[in-house]
Amino acid sequence: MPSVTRSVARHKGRSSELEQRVLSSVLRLLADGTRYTELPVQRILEEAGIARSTFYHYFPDKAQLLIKLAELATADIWQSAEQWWRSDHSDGETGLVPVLLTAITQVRENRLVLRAIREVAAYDRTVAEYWISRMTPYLELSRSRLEELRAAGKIGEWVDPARTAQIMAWTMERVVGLHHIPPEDDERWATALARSAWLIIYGDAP
Amino acid sequence: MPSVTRSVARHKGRSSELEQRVLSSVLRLLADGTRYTELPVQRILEEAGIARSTFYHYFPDKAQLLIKLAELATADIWQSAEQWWRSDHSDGETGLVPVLLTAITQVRENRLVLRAIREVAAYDRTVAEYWISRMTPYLELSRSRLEELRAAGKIGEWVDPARTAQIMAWTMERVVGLHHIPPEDDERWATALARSAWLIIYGDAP
DNA sequence: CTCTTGACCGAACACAGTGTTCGGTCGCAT
DNA sequence: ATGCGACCGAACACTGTGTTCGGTCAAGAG
Repeated sequence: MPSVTRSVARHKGRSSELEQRVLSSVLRLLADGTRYTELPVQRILEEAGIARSTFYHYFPDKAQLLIKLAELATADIWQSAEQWWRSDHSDGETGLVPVLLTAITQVRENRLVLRAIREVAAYDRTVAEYWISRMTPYLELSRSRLEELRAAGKIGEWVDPARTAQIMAWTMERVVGLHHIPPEDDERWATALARSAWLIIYGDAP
Repeated sequence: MPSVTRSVARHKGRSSELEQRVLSSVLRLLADGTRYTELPVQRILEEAGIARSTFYHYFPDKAQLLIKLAELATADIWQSAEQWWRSDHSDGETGLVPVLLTAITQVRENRLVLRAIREVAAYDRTVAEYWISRMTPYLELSRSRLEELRAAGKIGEWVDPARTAQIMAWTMERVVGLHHIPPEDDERWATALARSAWLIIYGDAP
């Protein structure tokens, strides 16, 4: 007997049906290129068919709604890059191309939310802080790997691990997030980015 | 008789003294890390010591004020960046590195405005359009120089001029736009950026 | 069947920010 | 002395955010 126990979902299950409705409404509204900033709460309410007070019962404010959205969209976005950092890089620059290709594809899949989070992070301190904290584990990983590589003499001593890790990460964030990279150019971009990343790390290796 | 003809500057000279006062007031207000978005016109008025109506007489809106600011800041940047791209890349690293460092210094000196323009361009279509149009000629210059260098065999044949130009430009834009870079680390950042830029161009030169 | 509870509604409100309007002041040139 | 243009300053319209609070409705408990 499938004990579905339907009505138990009354605001208990970690994410009520109504909350879900709001999230997908926002996605729908962002789809036509509307900026998150220029999207009034009122529009979201209409689209989701809920009352203002209900909205603010579920989300403390508009920013938190966006963060919730980002949390879901970026769950495994760094995975393939992290894996590369942990590897021994024996396949050289070539090994980086598929990593970048994956990143480009994944960013495209979540482009609406990523665009919005980057947009709001640019001026809202709360969202900015969230976004950086989301980025930090990745930054930490690449920094520590650069330090190891440097200690092992595998890369040039002029590499500044902390700064270099950030330059690389934010470059990818910026460039991969460029609006309107036509899919047919993915390969070229992945190659160009892989080359840049590789040279920033190994370009002046002994 | 020194015919100073003072009052001729009465709103005729391309940039009245008062307009200048507004511009520098904004810079002063941005200096402590305040986002342009969270800077009320009221604060600008107080800082510049002018009336609201006067402000709107000089600037159609807050966005145009920012654009004006960016116009001036980027003029300096483009100049030193162009100097970098046009300088003779044949006599090796010694003559070139100082020029690169100068260009990066120029970018960093204008970081307040760059941050602001980047911030607002993220959500305001007018500013976004301006920013892209401002960036395009520069991207074009970089691209064509990379092409020449490649044709002349001075840089690696794996360089993709169009994409590499963009990667370099957006990297600078992104990294300079980061908030919370402790001032005491400035030097390290400049060095790390210069190294990255250099390697992206010359890292795999023949 | 009545009573309670909690999810949701909806209208009003306080507040902050942008850009407009318009009458008024002041200095300067004719 | 008069007119003009730069500037002031207060009021206003408008848009958007987040809060408040009384009210509806359905479901479950006694």
